[in-house]
Amino acid sequence: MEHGTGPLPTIEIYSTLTRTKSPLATVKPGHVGMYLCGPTVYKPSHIGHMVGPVIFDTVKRHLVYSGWRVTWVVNITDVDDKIIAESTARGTTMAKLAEEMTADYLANLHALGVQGIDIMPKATEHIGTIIAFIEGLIAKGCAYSSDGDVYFDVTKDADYGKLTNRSVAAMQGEGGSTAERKRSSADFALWKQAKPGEPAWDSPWGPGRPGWHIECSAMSKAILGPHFDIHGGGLDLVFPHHENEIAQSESLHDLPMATFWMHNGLMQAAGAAGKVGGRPRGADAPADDAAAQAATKISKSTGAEPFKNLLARHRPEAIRMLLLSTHYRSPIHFGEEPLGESARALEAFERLFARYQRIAGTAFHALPCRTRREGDVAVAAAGDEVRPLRDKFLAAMDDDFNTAIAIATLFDFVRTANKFIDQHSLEAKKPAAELATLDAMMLVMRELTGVLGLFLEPPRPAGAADDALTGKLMELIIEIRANARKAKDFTTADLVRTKLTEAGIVLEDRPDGTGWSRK
RNA sequence: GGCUCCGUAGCCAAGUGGCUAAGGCAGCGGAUUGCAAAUCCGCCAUCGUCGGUUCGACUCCGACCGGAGCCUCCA
Repeated sequence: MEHGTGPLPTIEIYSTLTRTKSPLATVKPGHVGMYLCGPTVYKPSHIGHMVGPVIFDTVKRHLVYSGWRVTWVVNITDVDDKIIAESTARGTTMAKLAEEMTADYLANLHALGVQGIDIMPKATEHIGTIIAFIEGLIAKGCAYSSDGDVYFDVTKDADYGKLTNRSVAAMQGEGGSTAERKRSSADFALWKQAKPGEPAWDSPWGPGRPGWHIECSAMSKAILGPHFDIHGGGLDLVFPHHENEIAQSESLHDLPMATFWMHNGLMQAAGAAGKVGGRPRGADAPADDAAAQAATKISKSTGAEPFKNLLARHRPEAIRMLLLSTHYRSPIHFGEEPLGESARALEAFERLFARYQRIAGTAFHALPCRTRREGDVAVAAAGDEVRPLRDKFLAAMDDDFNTAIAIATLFDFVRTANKFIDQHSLEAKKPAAELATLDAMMLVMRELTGVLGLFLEPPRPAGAADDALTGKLMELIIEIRANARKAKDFTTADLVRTKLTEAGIVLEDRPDGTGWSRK
């Protein structure tokens, strides 16, 4: 209401808590507070760490585009047992390791076009906030200190387990050496006493460090308030992490922590079996193909490769495309095959953009990107075929951010634009009215791809030479071949094309001339 | 064992109690092309199995089979 011109559109969001979709209604009118659980920075990030950020970046883009103000927080867990262990193993400090791995994480996000994060709080910068939060819980009788540790008392939380439908009785708990310090095995640590030599902060319970779950409760409260709109993370965080966050925050505030709990599906290594150390296919295994399709979650423990390495082989845009081509709650089959397919899909779009540039002289990426969804006049200029596609795209995004359908409509859009160019022979003649329509179409395309965060950067244009010499040579070759074709010497013309193809260069004879690109 | 979820064409992947079950890749036929490439047009699924509810289910319920995630660190 206070933002934009018209009423805000209705956006349905699925919440893990209610297991249903309901319309987005915010705590503060017109303003969305969004918190995503970020990484524990002790190793280079892998593809799994990128899923949430890309999805929530897209969520934010769509919300902002639709008229909301959005504050998006992603935390960095920079104090943790694993960081301590890893830094010790490497002979460095926890702080240095965390800094290094945070830089790696940020560089990866940047490559994928994740631009919308507003605040990235670090646990170590909020120790005071965390301690105050714990003190509050102790004062309310929900937590107790025990020999330098502090634990949350799950028996004091009547609805503990509501996110994952678990009962305290059915819980196993951590066990191990801390078991005897806890009153009940399902209790979890808010504060951990430091062992000698470990990084530590002073607290009312002695030197120590925060437990894992408490930082999110404390920092989300400090930045977004005790009750905010969207809390996200991977499905693997639902229990125990988010369950415990809810327990902490709601016990302290007597308010819902977040209205919507959004969880993204996990990365699966596609067709892992049959290739790398999969299940042996012995006599007991059915000989048919279906049995070979085992997919397993990609995680740190399975030794997923650093994302940086992946970027050396694949365009980030192809990765983003792949992540968005499946509904965010579904698992994503990840691997070289799907990535290659995604890259080819991307090229279909880019061929249209190049075609448009040849016709109109305007680079797609130079087009202004409309950032607000009201724009009926401009959209109408794109013609009667485009409007319903745009409506379908927006309806899909409004329905729990269905990027899979959104992308499908983008493919329809590509076909519509290509057909328009074909039908009016825009490459041969350039009638002003049709050119204006094409411009309007591409503006809509620019607008919608912007919502998904795709095609933010210009691709290397087809026919771009690595160096000036290659460019000159290609020009020469194409000219000589053109003369041969003119003289009906197709043997020579085809020989040139065949040899170039073998060398990895594709020629295209178009109505307006011959173009080349690398395969 | 407990708690979630999934099983749609050769592959990937949306979706709905009843109009023609999106889209992509691959394939096939056609237009276009000197031939290609690119582009366009057309073709290609009855929705894991078996029951039940319903006037009607792929969509709801149950059982079964198969797969995944969580219950321990994990985005």
